Amino acid sequence: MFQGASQINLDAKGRLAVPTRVRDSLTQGGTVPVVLTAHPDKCLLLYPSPAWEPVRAKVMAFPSLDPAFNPWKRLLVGFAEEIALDGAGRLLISPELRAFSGIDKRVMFVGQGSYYEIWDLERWQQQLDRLTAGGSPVLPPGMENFSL
Amino acid sequence: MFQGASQINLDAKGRLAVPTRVRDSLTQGGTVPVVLTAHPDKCLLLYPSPAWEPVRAKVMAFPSLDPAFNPWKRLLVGFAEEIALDGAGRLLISPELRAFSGIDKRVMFVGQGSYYEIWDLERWQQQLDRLTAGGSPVLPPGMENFSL
DNA sequence: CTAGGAATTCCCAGTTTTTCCCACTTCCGC
DNA sequence: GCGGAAGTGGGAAAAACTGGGAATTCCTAG
Repeated sequence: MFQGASQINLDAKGRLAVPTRVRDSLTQGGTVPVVLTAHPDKCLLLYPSPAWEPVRAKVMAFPSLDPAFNPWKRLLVGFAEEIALDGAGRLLISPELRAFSGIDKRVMFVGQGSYYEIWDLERWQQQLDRLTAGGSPVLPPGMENFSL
Repeated sequence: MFQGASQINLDAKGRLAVPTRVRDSLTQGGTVPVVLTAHPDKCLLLYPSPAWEPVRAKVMAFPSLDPAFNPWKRLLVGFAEEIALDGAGRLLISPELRAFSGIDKRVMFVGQGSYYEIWDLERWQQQLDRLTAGGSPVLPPGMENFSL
C-alpha cells in the first residue's frame, strides 16, 4: 500500500529520484519495471508494471464504439510508458509526459494505494486549496457521515 | 479514548516529543508504530497504526472515477506516513506535513477520541476564536437541542 | 558507404541529508 | 536535598541525492 507525500526536484535532464523508502516496494527489489501514464487531472500515475496490467486490460475492454470512452483510452493507454530505473534509482520522464502534466522541476510525489501520483508542485497546491479553502470543505454525496 | 490538550515545542530538527502520559497508549508500550496524516482544517491527525487501517480502507473504497472524492483521498492517504518514535519518544514530522499544517515550533497536541490532532499553536487559537467570538457560538444543524 | 555530430544511457564520485545514539540539564517526587 | 525520570540538544556515522562525465548508439549529411 503506497502512501505519503514527498517533494522532489527533477534534475536538468528530467530525471526524478524515487525516494529510497518506496523504491523497493515499487520495483520489488529492482526486479520489476514501472509504468508511467497520464491522468485527466494533469498529474502522472506510477505503477509497478505488474499492477498496471489489469488496469490496462480493464481500459482496453471499454466499448470501442461509445465515443465517451475513447478519450479515456487515448489518455491512459496512449501515454503509458514502461520505464526502468537507472542505477541511482531515478526514472526519466519523457518530454511528452512532462508537457502534459506541466512538470518542469519541482514535483510532489504522492502515494495513493496501488499507485503513486506525480504532480507539478504548483498544480498540487492549487488542487489542495480547492479542498481546504473557504472554511468548509466540500463533501461529496455519500460522505456526509464519514468518521475519521 | 484520547483526550486532553498539551502545548509542545518542536526542536530545531522538527521532532515532537510525545507526552509521556499518552505515549504508551499510542504505541501500546512501544510495540506499534503511529500514523501521521493531514486534515482539511490544516491540522495533522495522529493514529496508532492499527486504528488507522480501517480509516484508510474506507477512503480507499471511494469510487476512483468520481472527481469529488479524489481530493479527499489525496489528502488523507497521500499525506499519511507511518512513523516510529525514536528512543526518546519523539516523532519526526516530515517537511511536507510541516509545510501543509503551518507547523514550525509551537504546537498544540489535542486528544480527539480515536486520534490526536496536532495544530500550529497560532492556528489553534484562531479556530478557537472563531467559535467563541461574537458572543454567540454558531450551532450546526442538529445540535440545537444538545445538552451538556 | 562512411564519417561526423548529437542525443541518450550508464556509471562514478562529491556533497548533502538523514538517522541513530549519547550526554547533559531540568523538573518532579520522595 | 537527593535521586530518578523525562525532556532537550548535539554530534558522528551512514545512506542517499545531485551532478557531471564518458562511452555508445543512432541519425544525418557528404
